[in-house]
Amino acid sequence: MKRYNPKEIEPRWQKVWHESGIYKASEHKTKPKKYVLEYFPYPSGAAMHVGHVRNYTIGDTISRFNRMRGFNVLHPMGWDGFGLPAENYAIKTGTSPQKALEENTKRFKQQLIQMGFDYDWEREINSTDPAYYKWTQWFFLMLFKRGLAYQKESSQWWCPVDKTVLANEQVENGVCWRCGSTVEKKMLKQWFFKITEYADRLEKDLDDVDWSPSIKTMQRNWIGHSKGMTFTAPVAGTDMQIQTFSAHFEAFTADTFVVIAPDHPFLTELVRGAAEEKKVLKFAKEMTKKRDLQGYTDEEDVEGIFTGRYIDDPVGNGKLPIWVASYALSHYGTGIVKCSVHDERDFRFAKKYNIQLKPVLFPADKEEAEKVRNLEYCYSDMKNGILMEPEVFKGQIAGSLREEIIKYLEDNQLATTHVSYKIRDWLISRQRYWGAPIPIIHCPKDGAVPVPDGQLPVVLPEMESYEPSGDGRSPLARSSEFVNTTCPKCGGQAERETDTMDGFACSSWYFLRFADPHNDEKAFSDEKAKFWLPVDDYIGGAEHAVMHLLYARFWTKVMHDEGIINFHEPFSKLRNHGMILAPDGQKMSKSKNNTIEPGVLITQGYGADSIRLMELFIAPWNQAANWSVEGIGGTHRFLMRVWTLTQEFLEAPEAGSADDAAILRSAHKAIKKVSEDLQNMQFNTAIAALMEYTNELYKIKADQGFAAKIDWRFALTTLLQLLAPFAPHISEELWKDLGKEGSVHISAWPEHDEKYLITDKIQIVVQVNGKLRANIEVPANATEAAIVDAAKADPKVTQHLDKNEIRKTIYVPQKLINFVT
RNA sequence: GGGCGAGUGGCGGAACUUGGUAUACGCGACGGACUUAAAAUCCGUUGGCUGAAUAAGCCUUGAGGGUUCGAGUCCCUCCUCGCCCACCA
Repeated sequence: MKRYNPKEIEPRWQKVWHESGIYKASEHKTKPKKYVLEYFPYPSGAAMHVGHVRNYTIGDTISRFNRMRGFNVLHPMGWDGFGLPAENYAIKTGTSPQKALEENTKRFKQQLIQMGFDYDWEREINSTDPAYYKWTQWFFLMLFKRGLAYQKESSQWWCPVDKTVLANEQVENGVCWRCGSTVEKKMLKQWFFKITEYADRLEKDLDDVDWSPSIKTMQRNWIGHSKGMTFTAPVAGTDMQIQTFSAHFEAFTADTFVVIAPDHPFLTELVRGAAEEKKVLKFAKEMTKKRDLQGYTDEEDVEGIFTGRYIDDPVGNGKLPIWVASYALSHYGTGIVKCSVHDERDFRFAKKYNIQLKPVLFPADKEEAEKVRNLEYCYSDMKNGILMEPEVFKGQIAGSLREEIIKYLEDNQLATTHVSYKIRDWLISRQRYWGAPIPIIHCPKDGAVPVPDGQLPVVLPEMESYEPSGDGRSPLARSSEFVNTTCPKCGGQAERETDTMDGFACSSWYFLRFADPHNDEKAFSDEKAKFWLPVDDYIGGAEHAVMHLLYARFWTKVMHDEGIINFHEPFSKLRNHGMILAPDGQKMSKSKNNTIEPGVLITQGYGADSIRLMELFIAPWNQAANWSVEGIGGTHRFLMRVWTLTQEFLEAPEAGSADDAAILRSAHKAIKKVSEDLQNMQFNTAIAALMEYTNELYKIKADQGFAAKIDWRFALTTLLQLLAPFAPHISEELWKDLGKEGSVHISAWPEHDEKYLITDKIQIVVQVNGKLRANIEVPANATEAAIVDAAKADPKVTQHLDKNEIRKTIYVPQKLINFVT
């Protein structure tokens, strides 16, 4: 008998698939399209481990299932090659990032092929290829021309080790996300994308996409919509005005002081000429620095200083002192807040500096209200608290008045509504070599001038050393050949921008390039983008829940506004997979030396098919799981059973072709269950159903051998088709052994027929008082009365009914009887 | 502090959409066949307690209560764990 040898069959079929091109996607319109995508990986120096592989296995299974179901599937793969690790490696070893990446990419690709994934490799892209980043640069200029890319001098996170600026999001608890060193602040001129202009749409359009709730929540939190009121007030004794913002404004007459953030740009002007000017500015500067370095950790330690200025309260509380406070945030709202006793932090601050307070909001309980009146604690319940001021709302519950209070404030011209977002503009400048150069020329006369389309791409020059200059500019600044150029506008001497773009810029449109990867006239043709996009199934890790997904959505909306695409959300359906952890429950990493590589398992003889099954069978795919070293033996054993059964069938003598109800029933049951589970992405139970089906076939074989040859042939080809999306190699090999023409992967997905599932006898569960007492078998067409009689006659039931009278009989058709005594 | 999610055998998990046989499927363990032996493979058994029993009974889905003929599933209270966001007024 032919033996199951994955080492031999898997590479053989991979070659056949590649040569026959069965996974090639084309724009033919005879079938509905389906675009399945996993995030394109960064080809790191370390090998891919089983944790990475899970994501691709999920995408591949979805892709294959849809192809067999009659969809025209696009399932592409590419490389997100820009980024710090390649550059750091280049600095360390002196090899160019281009070269290191080329090797890594080759290895990654080989690993993916080895797993039997059905990528259309003719669409392979690489974000570091000038033919690709030419269009990343083109999009930068599109944003620039639309006023969405701008330069600003600003205080930015600076990593002293990587010698580069970091985005807000790349600072985690005060340390660099890559190297873990403590970050500092540094003033630099930077390029930004104005994502804040799209904040409302980025939030609202989340309603239109089918994403997991947790990711939507994360995006909403990041965007941070809050509706509040802006009060405008004159600064007493000056001709200045300030605007304060508050999202909890219900008790607006309680405000007795104002706080401004220490790093607020208006502060210098505010205190100019005031007696406290020098002292205040010194304090603010120190506080800003301290806050930058420490982060907002110490809740108890609020600090502040009086600015010497007052506002005339627009709601009539007289002169309110303005304080600089350590807890005030310059980027939220207007950066200035009117404060009252009804906020925890304001309360603590006022207590510390003996600022006057005035409660207007009280709990219903009289005793508690008295405590609030005596400033014994901070009462901040804007929902249930009872307002005592102003007169119109006296005695009413604050939470129910929100809309009325807004109307009141607006009608009396005391304040205007204002929506504030937490999200800040996207800093895309990188003072790094290994990124797409920002296509701008700085001219002493004309300022920042876009590189003309005809001169794109601005190609990264080969360099001898990749060390950052350390002065805030990228290594590109050292290449005079690169820097010195002429102004496209006036033709005079000019210098190129030396910053490169954040890698997230490259990944903000790659899913569009897959629709038309070799176009050198355009980023993509309108028709092809229209044909394939948006992505129907996007599978990714939670690590992309905020940054990548938000940026890609932003670019998509800009392109939509520019009129080059006809949709405004890039990913219709998005699900995030759970992580595979090492058997010890820790994250797999090279440094912990606990990674498990598929290549090693393949060498051990398991085969890609067993690994793929294990990736999905181990747990629901969107749930984290520890890799099980023994577990893979189970999926391997299952495949062996499929193999052996098929080979035994082939060796069995040709015999009669009796119609076998048991075989057909098992087969159609399996078709139904596996199809449903695949549509619901319940891979683990789909695999369980395949195992169950195989076990049933083994039992039938033990009972009667392969007598019903025609039905057996149907049962086995069905099994292989159902198995094909999960274990593509073995199913293809056995498909051929069974004499089928063509590839199992482009065969039509089987459909079940209910008529084979109907049996002439059914099982009825009999309960007495809700407890299971018997299991009876009755003809499928038995009447309720007959079933009740049969149930009553069962000795186990009689025993429990005892002499008690049956008060009630509950009958669930075809299923259950419950006697209540 | 805010948000999201989860607690089921020795372990990963199933049943949750629609309240109706809890523990599918796999791992591990135990017993057997094959073998000089081991591995591999095949066949059994495997939630707990009482019991000689593959007789019978009782108990069991984090804890407690409720609704119901019937609750892992619905409702309330509480406990534990995980993830994300957090001086965002």
